[in-house]
Amino acid sequence: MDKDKYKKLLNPKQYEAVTQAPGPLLIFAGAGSGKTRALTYRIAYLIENYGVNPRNILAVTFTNKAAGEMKERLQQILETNFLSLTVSTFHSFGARILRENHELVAYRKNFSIYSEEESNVVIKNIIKEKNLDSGDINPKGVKYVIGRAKDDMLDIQAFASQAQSPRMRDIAIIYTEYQKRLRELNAFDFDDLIYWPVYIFDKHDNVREFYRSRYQHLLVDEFQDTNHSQYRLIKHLSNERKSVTVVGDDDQSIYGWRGADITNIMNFEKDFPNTRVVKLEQNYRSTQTILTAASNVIANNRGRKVKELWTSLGEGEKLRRLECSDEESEAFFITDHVTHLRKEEGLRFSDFAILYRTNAQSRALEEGFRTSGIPYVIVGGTRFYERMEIKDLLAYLRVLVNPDDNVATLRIINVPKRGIGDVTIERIAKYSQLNNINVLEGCFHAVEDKIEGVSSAKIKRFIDLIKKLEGIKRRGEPLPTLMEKIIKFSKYEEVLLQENTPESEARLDNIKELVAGTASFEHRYPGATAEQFLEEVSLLTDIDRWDPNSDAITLMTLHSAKGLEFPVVFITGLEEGLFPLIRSGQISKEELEEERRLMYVGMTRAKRYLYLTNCRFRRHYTGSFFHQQSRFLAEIPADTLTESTDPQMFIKKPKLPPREGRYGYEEERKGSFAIGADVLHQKYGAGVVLSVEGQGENEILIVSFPRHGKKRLMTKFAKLTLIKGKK
DNA sequence: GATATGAGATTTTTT
DNA sequence: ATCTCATATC
Repeated sequence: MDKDKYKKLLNPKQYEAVTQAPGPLLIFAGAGSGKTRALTYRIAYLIENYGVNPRNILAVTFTNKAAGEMKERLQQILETNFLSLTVSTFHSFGARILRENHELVAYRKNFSIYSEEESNVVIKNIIKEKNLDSGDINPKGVKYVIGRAKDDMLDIQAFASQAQSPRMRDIAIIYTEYQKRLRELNAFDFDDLIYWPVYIFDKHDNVREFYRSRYQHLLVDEFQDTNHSQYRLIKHLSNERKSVTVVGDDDQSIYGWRGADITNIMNFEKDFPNTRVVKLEQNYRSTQTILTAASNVIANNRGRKVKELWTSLGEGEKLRRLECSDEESEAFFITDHVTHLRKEEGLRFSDFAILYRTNAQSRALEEGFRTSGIPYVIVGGTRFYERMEIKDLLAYLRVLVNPDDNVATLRIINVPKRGIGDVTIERIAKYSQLNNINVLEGCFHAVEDKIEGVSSAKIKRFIDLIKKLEGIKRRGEPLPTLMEKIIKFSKYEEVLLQENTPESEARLDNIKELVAGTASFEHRYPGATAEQFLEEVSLLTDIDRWDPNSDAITLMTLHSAKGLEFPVVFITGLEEGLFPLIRSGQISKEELEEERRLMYVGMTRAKRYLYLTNCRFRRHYTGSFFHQQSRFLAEIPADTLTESTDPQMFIKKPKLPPREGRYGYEEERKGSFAIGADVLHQKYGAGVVLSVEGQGENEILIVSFPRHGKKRLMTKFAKLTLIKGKK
């Protein structure tokens, strides 16, 4: 492949980025500017023009999907073998370093990787045992603080010494114990997968040098999302040559809450002198109208690197705006437009994405799609590998792989029920802790009648099961076979079959899917072990499980949508308080800017049509029901917007009788009528209050009258009398 | 030891 | 509104 080929395949800026000599390179890649393309061709160029050996290249991404796409593209463009090239996510790369160097942090090779849920179990136990259960200490909050500490590479001493408040001192105690327990359990949490490799590189020059000479050329995707520890990892690996290519977009930094440090991208040039900077500003995705609208929104943020996205794709259609009365009409509006647009434009269901700020919003939308018979898939929410039956069965696998994993052992010791009660389990756990053995060994002791008050018969059944399964694993049976035997011998399937409810049916389906999952894994990696499978599923993201080819509409959070594109995008729930999300009545400038970047990310997912919806009224388990429009809507230039359709026709007819007395309907709105109240008007007669706009003097009621349809009435003039319902 | 019942929290985004 | 967890009861 010669230089001309690159010139033909890339635009001038991309070409400039791709053909830089090895050395620090920072690519500001605006949304849709061909970032993956630039990265993959850069790799190809390093190999073909600088004779770089593929095994000396490491490319890091955040999701398996991104890594997979890069590998696929490389396979297409590279003539040389690329198999020795490493394309990995940060976390799986970290896991690999730890598998290869586990003894340096006093772990064993067969360690488990704990999800948030499992980490929380450990923390919860610590809180209970140490009696730290006060008002401001809860497992999730503690886990969050510890996680951020690990992102910042704070060890337990450093953390404790800077703990000022009583709460932080308590957390320091928990942090210390948590790390100790994780080691006993032979388990890492997600943050450890970066923390410990950096620790190893800090302490062991020889190990660091080994990886440095192995990975002489680094490429990092989504650099704006890296946290401090990830940045340290990159810096550790970069040698004198500093062949580090980072690609990112400060405007798309949306993981600050997870420790992502936007200053990493801002300070890169300082940390790596002589960095070449290239900006990719030509967008190949969206219409000019969409780009103009998005640029105007993001322009409200301060301290960003200025970029000017442009496209040659033409003006396109205006953005379509719709204010809905509530979530139901929002869902209805969307389904209606999907149906219509699909017909008119010959689009597939998979061309549509519905985006929202919080997962909880998917419910109402889902309901709408179900009733209108539109196929849909939800990314995220309750994830497959987090479903109870899947977690149970994976726990069996984990016990077989890592017998020290007490969290897994305790999860399955009585699942399915084999008559081992809480008291017995508690006694075994206590005994094991006192004798410094894992719970599984504790069970062996129980069988030998060594534990007081524990009858051995039922424990023996459990132990026999584990022994049998261990035997199967040791024989080296293929992974799918092992999984099937677990399901069979544990009687997990049998119990569900007996249950025979729609619920159990669904669980059986999931179990089948799990077996199919192991089979496909085995197919991809012949001879795959349970260890490898567990690692893969532990590090899978929501988006990794998403199949973009199935013909269904995709529902997902704005966060999940990053990196994707769709011909038609709906951004829903554009309400002040929900998006931007404001939790405690207050939002800091930094938080608001991150919300705005999220809006920018959402808008720039759209190729041709961008719909923006908000609800005036939204139900929530707490209470704030009436919402103003999101401030982001006001930041979109009026001439890029159009009111798409008369919203009235999408508003559902009110249900009669009004849902009086139902939870949450009686909002304290002084002087007005409750939604659903029956009222009497002098001219129009009896009607139902649909919604309320404005407040006090300017309050307007939307009332539906059987003969006269919907009317907007100012409360202060309308002289309405209450018939039924509440004020 | 298993099940039924009620209190209580929950929902921001995720590797 | 729904799920989880603790306590009461069989």
